Amino acid sequence: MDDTQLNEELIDSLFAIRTRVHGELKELAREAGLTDTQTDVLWRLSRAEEMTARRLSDLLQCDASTATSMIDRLEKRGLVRRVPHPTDRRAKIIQLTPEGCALRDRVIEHTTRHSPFARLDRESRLRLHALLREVSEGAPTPGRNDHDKAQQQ
Amino acid sequence: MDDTQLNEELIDSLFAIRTRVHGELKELAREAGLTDTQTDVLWRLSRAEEMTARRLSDLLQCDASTATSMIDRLEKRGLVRRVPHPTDRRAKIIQLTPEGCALRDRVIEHTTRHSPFARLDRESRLRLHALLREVSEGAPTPGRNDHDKAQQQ
DNA sequence: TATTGTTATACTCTATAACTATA
DNA sequence: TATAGTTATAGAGTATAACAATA
Repeated sequence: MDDTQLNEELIDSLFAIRTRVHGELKELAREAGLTDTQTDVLWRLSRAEEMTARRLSDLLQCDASTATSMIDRLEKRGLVRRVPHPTDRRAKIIQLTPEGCALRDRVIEHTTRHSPFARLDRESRLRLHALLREVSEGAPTPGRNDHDKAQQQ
Repeated sequence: MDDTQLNEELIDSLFAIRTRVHGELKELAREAGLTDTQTDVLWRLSRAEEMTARRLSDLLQCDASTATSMIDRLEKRGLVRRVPHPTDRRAKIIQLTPEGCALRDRVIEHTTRHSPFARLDRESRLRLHALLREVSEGAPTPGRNDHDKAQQQ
């Protein structure tokens, strides 16, 4: 197999995994009456102590205004609230409400029971995750730096 | 590590992979002035002889009306055209125009040159390829069944 | 009756540009 | 000056429901 052919197959694979993960998350979210993006937000809020809108848009790799829109919609549904940042008066902490927490728990519960990915062995998942990270960060060696930290959570 | 923790890691991985793959494809598409979804459509059109709207929505796991919208936009930009199906007068074949083909070629060319794939050695690329295939096909173990088939293309 | 595709509608996701308030 | 966040706007992606034409 030559290089061009290999690159074409990798594009194929990327689109395939895109569809697959999208479908997986869509189904995960549907059970909770959310979109996959909203579930993503909920999830990240539940994994961080102090999540600002800025940090959220960094994690989601989207524009700040997009984060505002998403938070607006979730707030309108009573799943999150904005509270003032203790030291920086420009910033706001985005918090899950009790309803938001309940929905987050439901997502976990549903995943535990029904996700086809849950049947994948742990080694494969972690290996894939690591490889994708390696590829998108362009650093196959394990040297950690500030940029890496920013890219992670 | 207990079960709940393992499933939470699964969700983490899913969202992380989603973000990475989305980012990769967005960048891939940007160079051609397209969205990642449009690039996906272009790509699949170039890989199939007879692509109907129905088949496209199956591959992309979206509603038929969504496929219509996407085809509309691409047609408006002169990248695809609708031609009548030779035997089924309900169906339409979606074809790449010469401009569409040119853009498709540009995506390949750009990927070959600038994609993070290029920074990986051949061994890593093959490993990534295999893993993506494995995951996108949904089962690390060789047991194939109807549900697996339905989940694929 | 079932399937292919479209239209109308409504919502979510998304970025750009211009803006306010604060650091 | 730089950063956190919002608003206005516009376009893309998405599904649902109702529909026409054809199988």
